[in-house]
Amino acid sequence: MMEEHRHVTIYDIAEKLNLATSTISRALKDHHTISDKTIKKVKQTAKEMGFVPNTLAAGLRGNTSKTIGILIPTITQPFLSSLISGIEITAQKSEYSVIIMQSHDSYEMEVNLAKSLYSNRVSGVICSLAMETKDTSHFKQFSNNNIPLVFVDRVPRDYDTFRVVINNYLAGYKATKHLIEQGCKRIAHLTAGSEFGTLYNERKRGYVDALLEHELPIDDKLIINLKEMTYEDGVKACNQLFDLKTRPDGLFAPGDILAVSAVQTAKKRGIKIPEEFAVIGFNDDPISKIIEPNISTITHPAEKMGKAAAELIIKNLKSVKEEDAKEITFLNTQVLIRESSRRI
Amino acid sequence: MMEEHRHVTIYDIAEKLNLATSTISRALKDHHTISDKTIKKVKQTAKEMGFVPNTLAAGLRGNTSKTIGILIPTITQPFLSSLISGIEITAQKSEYSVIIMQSHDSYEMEVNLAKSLYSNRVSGVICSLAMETKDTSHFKQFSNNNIPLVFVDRVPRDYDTFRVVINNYLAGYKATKHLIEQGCKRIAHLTAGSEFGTLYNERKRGYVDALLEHELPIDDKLIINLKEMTYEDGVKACNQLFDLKTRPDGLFAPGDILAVSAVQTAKKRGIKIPEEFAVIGFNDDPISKIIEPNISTITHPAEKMGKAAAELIIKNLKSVKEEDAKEITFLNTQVLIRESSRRI
DNA sequence: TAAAAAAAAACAACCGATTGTGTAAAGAAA
DNA sequence: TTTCTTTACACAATCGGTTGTTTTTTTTTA
Repeated sequence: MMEEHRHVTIYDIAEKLNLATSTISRALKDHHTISDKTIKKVKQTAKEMGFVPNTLAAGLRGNTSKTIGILIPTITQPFLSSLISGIEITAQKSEYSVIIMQSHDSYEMEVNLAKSLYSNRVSGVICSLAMETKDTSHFKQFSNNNIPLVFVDRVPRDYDTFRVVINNYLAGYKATKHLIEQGCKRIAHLTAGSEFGTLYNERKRGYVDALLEHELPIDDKLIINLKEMTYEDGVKACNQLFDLKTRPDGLFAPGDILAVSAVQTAKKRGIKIPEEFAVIGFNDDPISKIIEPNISTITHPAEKMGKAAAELIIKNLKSVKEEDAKEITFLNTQVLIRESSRRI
Repeated sequence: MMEEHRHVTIYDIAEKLNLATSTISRALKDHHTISDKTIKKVKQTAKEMGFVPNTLAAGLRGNTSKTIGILIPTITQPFLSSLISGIEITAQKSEYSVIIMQSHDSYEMEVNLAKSLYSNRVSGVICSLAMETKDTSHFKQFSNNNIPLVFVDRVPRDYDTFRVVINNYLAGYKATKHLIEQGCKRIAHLTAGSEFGTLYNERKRGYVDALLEHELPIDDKLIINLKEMTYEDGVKACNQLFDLKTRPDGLFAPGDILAVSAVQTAKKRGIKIPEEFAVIGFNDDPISKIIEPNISTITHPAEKMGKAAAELIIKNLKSVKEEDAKEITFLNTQVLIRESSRRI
């Protein structure tokens, strides 16, 4: 019955117009060796026949696919979905496609998915590392083959390639300093992991240095290491803090979800925010400005970071061979002061 | 200096082992005409040489790319990012990749991106329509070429293809009925658009029918048509509702963001929830269980829908030619009763 | 031992666009 | 008019797997 439609190719156009496929190919991209008359004719016919170029063929021939691979822990976190959005919007403008893969914070998956991206011959990779990942040798296949690689946010500290990050140390410092300025004396902090150079560790360093600079003591009981950055773990940690003999009067939470859990736990216990307990979060997730009280936070420019990362890839493709350009892009963060920490 | 690495191909393996490329190709996929000894040898060598198959080449030859194209308004909405997540997880299990494109609710972009997906020779497309889209002829290129097409959530009402949806009518009915059971007599509703068959219209139909069934009057002043489903528009609409001579005592909001705006607007005016004003939302967004009071809502099984859609594509590829199977998959929704509507 | 059957691997075309090189036709210069 | 340039297009190889067909090798059977 219904015939199998075959895709229209440049061969079909060539046959119809009695031209060579090379001419068709060149005409479609306004090559200067093709006359205007022919170009017009070819484009017209291509449209009529419903020709759509086969990206795979072009990619195979040119050994690149105008595709950016994204490898991230998960896409459902607001920060990461905004990051993707920024990448996708930027890519779209330059006619790049975007392939997404979730590692779910598993090292093993990350290794497999990296191979899969390579298999797809993506023209660049943007990655935010899985929590589990210590060793990054599975990314060598990209560097070795001149495929630009950009790490974003959760970046390796020993890998010499493009990185797009915020200054987590400075952000932690600014957040803590803000609380100090609001009169807090015993500021708690939630963190995760302990290796030097990681994102949470940097924020913690900023926190510590802000305290030191203002001659406030560093109290280990006020620094809690979380297994996971979840609402539930946040509640647990906050209860632990509130059970202390001398309660903290402030908290720098390195994520808005944690800040929310702190605010709600405090409210449940009748602890007044911000008078008795000032809170500042991180990321400026949508929820932070909806919850009551609104939560002060540090902006985390997700879309901008995505845009920057995508631009690095697109630019880097045009000027290959610049071995020098393995730079780090730092984007700015801001302290957003809202109700949860405004005391003065 | 540093040599250009060339990708390792089956030709390289063939040369090294003195075998034909066809043998390599078959050995790598355990073809029965290749001896176990050879298979073992080939796989071993492939691994040693760091061979990674070129998906583009295979895709070009086989005219398919083991890739699922996703075309949605935006990825930053919780519902949609969960949907993508569901698709990606399912795709990954069958070794499919996922290409994502955002239409930003623009018809024009949707048309272009559809062409781009076709150009990538995706093996299937999952789409949630742009708000603006009325005409869906730009999807014919997929149907015409036997590329499975699945619409999710925001589906066209006149297009004969796979659809994965919830029963919006029933969900609207259940939500409204719940409010009625809690003793509400004047239930307001926010909606959008007006064409028959759309998602919001179906929910409204359910709302209306629930009222009718319980012999409550339909009051046009309690039904507000929004331009956009945003927090700001929600606040505006709620203020309008609260300014009425006789205030509504309940609200069915077809989205949690709107429900949040209602709850907060009511609180600001000193209207007690749920005693004076009961609210039920839609989607079970993360925020609905964090805000105070918690918001009752209708579950919207995003991940499951993604999984179902992806499975339709993967299955359909295996059994092509089943022209009959243009079915609609309905997933269940549940009423989650929380503080914002629990009166009894 | 020769012929038949089965197993294993080689051959070669193919997917569709791209691009370096070659060649005819048209126009310019001699 | 002849030769030299341009201009416009054709030819053909190429990217890297895949697969139908054929050939060679091995094993089985008569």
